[in-house]
Amino acid sequence: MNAGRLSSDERRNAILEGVLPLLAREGADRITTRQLAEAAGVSEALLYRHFPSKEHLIQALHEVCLGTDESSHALIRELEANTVSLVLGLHWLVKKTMIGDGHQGEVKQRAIRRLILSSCLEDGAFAREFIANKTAVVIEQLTRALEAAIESGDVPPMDEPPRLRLWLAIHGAFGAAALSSEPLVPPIINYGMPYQELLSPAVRFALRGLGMSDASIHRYYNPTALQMLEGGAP
Amino acid sequence: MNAGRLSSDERRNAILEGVLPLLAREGADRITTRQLAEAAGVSEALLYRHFPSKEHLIQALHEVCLGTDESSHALIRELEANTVSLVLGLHWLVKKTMIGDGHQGEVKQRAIRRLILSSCLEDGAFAREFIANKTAVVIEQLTRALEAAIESGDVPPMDEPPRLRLWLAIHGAFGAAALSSEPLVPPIINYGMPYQELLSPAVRFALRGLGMSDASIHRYYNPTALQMLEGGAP
DNA sequence: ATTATCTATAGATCTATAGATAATGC
DNA sequence: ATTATCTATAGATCTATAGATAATGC
Repeated sequence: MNAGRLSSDERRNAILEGVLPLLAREGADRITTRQLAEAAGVSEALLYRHFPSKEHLIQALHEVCLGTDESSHALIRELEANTVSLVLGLHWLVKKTMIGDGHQGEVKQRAIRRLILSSCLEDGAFAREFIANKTAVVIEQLTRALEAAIESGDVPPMDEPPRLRLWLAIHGAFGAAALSSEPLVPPIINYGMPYQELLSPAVRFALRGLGMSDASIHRYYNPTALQMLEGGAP
Repeated sequence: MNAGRLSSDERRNAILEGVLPLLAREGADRITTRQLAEAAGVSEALLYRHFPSKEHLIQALHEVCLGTDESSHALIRELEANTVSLVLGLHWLVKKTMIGDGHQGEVKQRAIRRLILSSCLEDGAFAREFIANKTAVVIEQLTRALEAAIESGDVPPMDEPPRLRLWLAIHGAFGAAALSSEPLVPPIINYGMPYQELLSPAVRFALRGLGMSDASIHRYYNPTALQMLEGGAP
């Protein structure tokens, strides 16, 4: 277990990167400093040169997971307030919540999903911060779009305010992710189809929940086209 | 720390009962045998007389949480297959998922929610069993009711099969519970209203997601009446 | 006599640090 | 000379057990 010699900064980053996969598949509590050291390919002592305590190291990982991700968010922030944007943005957010968006590392996204869930079982700090910094921004954007859709007549007005409807929409995606995004065998719920294929039914369900008619959904929502737009040629 | 003397069976049950609140607010991993003993009001050694290991004790708690709850389930099982039952049953299931049904102890229900969530982060065993034994049974019943509602014209047919629509409906409730059923301060998401008041908007959202028109929802879904039916006079 | 319970402690493991060693850059 | 890294280990804590003590029921 000799790791070669790196500069302080390089090593710090190498540790965080090397350790992230561990966090993606194990709760912070279960992880031992021994495992962390092994995953990072260094001695336990060296971890403590770079982080004052295990807790600080985990906190640094949290910050990695809260860190930038602007590329895809930027796209969303530029959406105009209309029905097309609503559908596009909701698809994007549901996909990101259920599966991930493919723009950042797979490992990082799995770590994020774990952290949000386990945070909900503890003090909620990570979930609160992630949702405030990332999700809520998109929800605001989509609220604008939903309001426009209501104005234009594509979605009827209702008792529930638009913002609340959007939170409810995203709860579905979050619930699906909590129950099934970890690759458990056998899966917790048998949907009669692979988890990935749940995406477009889930989006349609959410659009109906928002109040959109089936006819409008049919007109505005084309998952296949969206997938191609994202560059995912099959 | 002297607990008086009970028969073996009584003590075993007393331990399980005394320890449940701990499980309801702390993950099994974080709980130590010392804490378990303290919560049960006995010595650590005595725990090991009744359970071969900490893991066995936790497993016994799981079984307590998976245990009977027939009173309210029986009600659901007798529902006929029609639109009224669909609405009633969905309200019941969403409420039970988001808040609990008040028929079993508050503590037990909080423990169950925790166990399902943390199970999703581990091997999924508890979640799988709970959902198979409890939730899936109700989903089947509701699937029958949704099929009838489609037949009767209250809900249009769609690409998504009825059973899948119902799973998607329940995901929303589960996501809400995961994010907000623990009384975290400040809450993870600010809905602009207390969590409890989310119930009827969430049910209406789910009904729309199933495909029910707003007019039908207005006709069939009356949360206030349901609340009174459940005996919850304010 | 049997069974419930406790005190005390062994043994394992986990976090964290002290002190030695090796590589780098001036 | 400074900085990165390791080995070895202290100290705390956690699970589990051995052995002693006290209450119960025949």
